[in-house]
Amino acid sequence: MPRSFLVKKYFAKQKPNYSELEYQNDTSLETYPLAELPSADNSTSTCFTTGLVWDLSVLPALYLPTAHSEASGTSGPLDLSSPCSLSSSASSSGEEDEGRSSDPPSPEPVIKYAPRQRMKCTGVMAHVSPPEEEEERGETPAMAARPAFLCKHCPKEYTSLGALKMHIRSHTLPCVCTTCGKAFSRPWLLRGHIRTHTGERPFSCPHCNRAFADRSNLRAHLQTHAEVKKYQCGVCSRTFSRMSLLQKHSSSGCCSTLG
DNA sequence: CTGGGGACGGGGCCC
DNA sequence: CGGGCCCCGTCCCCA
Repeated sequence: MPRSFLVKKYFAKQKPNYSELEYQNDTSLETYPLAELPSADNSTSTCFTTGLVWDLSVLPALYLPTAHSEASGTSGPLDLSSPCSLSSSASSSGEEDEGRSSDPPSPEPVIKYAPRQRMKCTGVMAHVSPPEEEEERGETPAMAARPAFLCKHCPKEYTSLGALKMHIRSHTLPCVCTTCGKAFSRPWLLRGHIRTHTGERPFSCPHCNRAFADRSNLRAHLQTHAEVKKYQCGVCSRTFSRMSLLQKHSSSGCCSTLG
């Protein structure tokens, strides 16, 4: 199974009328099977048994926390968000999500434009850079020659129109929650948000009675059950369930010997 | 301060 | 090409 995570879920092939979903929210959502974890394909449970750990010591120096840049928002919380940086090293050790491990390694690091922040549509100025302007920005003709679809709301650019359109949704936020009015870029984000209103928690932990509305949160929770957690300190070998915890641990002094 | 949960965003992939 | 789904990751908050 090349992509185990592509298991059809409760909402699969449901009519994508999300506004209707919202109107029906409480009752219709209850019809979905609850506490059903796709553990059969062990896409998540394997993190239990695998010895996969992240080791900050093997990361480039820039990954090591320095001045807690995430608070300042200047450079963002480490560039670990780049999928190629960590995932590649992790998947090589036979990690949990074999599906993702099949992803081709990114040919080049993805440069983040801005620190991870809640991206809300704030009516930013439209800006489309003509080729000549790119040259003024110091971009080489070769760079400008490659297919580039520029977002008119922000400096981001994409190599495909589809990717750009999907990104633009993060500005237009077409999916609006009828309960609270909060807007989202994608329908499934709205669905996840609606769960916060309905209290639906389709993702349950197979090791305890906890359930979660968000699969990612369940994944993070599973780490708390793991004897060997995903992120390991290179100095004291202590493991942590989250990268942020490891970063805090490192910055708090354990790894101070590294410099 | 640490650990964990809640909520959310983005890119990639498949249909 | 768009919709839907997935994983990864982050931020915020609380015990």
